[in-house]
Amino acid sequence: MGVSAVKEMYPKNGRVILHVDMNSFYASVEMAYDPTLKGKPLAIAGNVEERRGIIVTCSYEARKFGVKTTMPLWEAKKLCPQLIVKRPNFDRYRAASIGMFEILRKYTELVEPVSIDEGYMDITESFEFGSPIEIAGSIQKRVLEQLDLPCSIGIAPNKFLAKMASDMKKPMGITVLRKRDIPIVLWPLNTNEMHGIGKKTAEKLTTIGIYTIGDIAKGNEVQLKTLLGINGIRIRERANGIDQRAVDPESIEEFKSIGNSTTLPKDVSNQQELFQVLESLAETVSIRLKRKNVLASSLGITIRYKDRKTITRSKKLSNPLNHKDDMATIVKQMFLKSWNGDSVRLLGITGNELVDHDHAYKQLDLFSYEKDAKKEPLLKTLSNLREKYGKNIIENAGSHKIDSAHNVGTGTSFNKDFLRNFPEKNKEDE
DNA sequence: TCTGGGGTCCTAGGACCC
DNA sequence: TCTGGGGTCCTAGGACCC
Repeated sequence: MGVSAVKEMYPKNGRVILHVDMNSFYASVEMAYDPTLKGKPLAIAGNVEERRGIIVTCSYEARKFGVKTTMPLWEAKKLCPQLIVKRPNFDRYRAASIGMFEILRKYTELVEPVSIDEGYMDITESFEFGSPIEIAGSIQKRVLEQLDLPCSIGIAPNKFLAKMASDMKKPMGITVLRKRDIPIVLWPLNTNEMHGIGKKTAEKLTTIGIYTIGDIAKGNEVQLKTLLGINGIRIRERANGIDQRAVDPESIEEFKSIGNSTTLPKDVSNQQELFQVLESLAETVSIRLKRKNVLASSLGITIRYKDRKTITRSKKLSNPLNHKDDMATIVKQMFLKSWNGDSVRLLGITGNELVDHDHAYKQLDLFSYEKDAKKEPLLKTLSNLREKYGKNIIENAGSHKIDSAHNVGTGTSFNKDFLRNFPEKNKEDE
């Protein structure tokens, strides 16, 4: 199809968005790596040797037995005794993911990775590669031929519809979802099949007589807002096919928090043992913060007790930090303040409100110190500055929030960063 | 033998300020 | 003596997603 013909098919102001979603990604990568696994029920599970193991991903053959993601390993084995179980190998998945996104960027720079195995593309201007369906077909073929991996692709005028579309045919599907298809294709679906609606929200919606996406689309705005807040308005718009969010290639670089948590092999109530865990978590978080050249202005801890009751505590810091010892000292204090003495199942630490290390101090030097030093020569020493600004001197310096890839990404490569959603248990990676 | 680890976004109440 | 209204910051918890 010629460029002009393709252009005519799509209105001037309309966008063409693709959502590319890899099918049972980890399992498929293992099969590509070891083809003898193909056609067999395969599951990737964490903590295989321990009681906490859950299914992270499984092959379609395993799904036929009822094996599902997040299912405890023992339950999956009961359903499918011949299940082949492998531990995750994140280096392989990263490599495959990098290869996948490289292929997507052959068609446009407007590629937004959402996680290790899915991303959005804005191909509105990518006429030279053919029609949207031709582009999707070409992507799917290349990913299969070059990486031996299956994917499903949704084609739609916005992100939400593209995401819903990619979910409709698996594996290896290509689905077009136009605005005019919405009443027939989208509206009959149950609310919990909508991206952004989980179990709780679906339950809430039933209390006002809403069961399908169509019910949401036609629902009363005031009622939805009262029930779900701003999200009520949003899901109603989406259900009507409205979603203005742009495809943003840089969003993956904008870190808001960096954390590490661990479910302990057994429940622990010994304070020294728990302190050791906190120290090790602090070390991991410290390494990751430093790798991104950022400081945390706020620290959070998570404690999950034996009965799974979970509490979180967070503390704003007067001095942003990323050193493991400072972090460990603070989180231990926070832990002692909140811990009720019961057996602990999980501990976690998170660094929040990240600020760029260089920028934080540059701002202090240029805007606070030098300016004041010129105007008022007496304000030359830090103690004088402190007198003037109080303890806020560092807070002010560090208050610049990270807002673009430009000041976050220095020294880090894309292929490491976009995998942030996934556990990095293997220390050699650090 | 129950249920991981990485995140994002939103809400709500209290403190505090003007 | 009884009393505002707006705004921001901080904290805790919850819902959701991959």
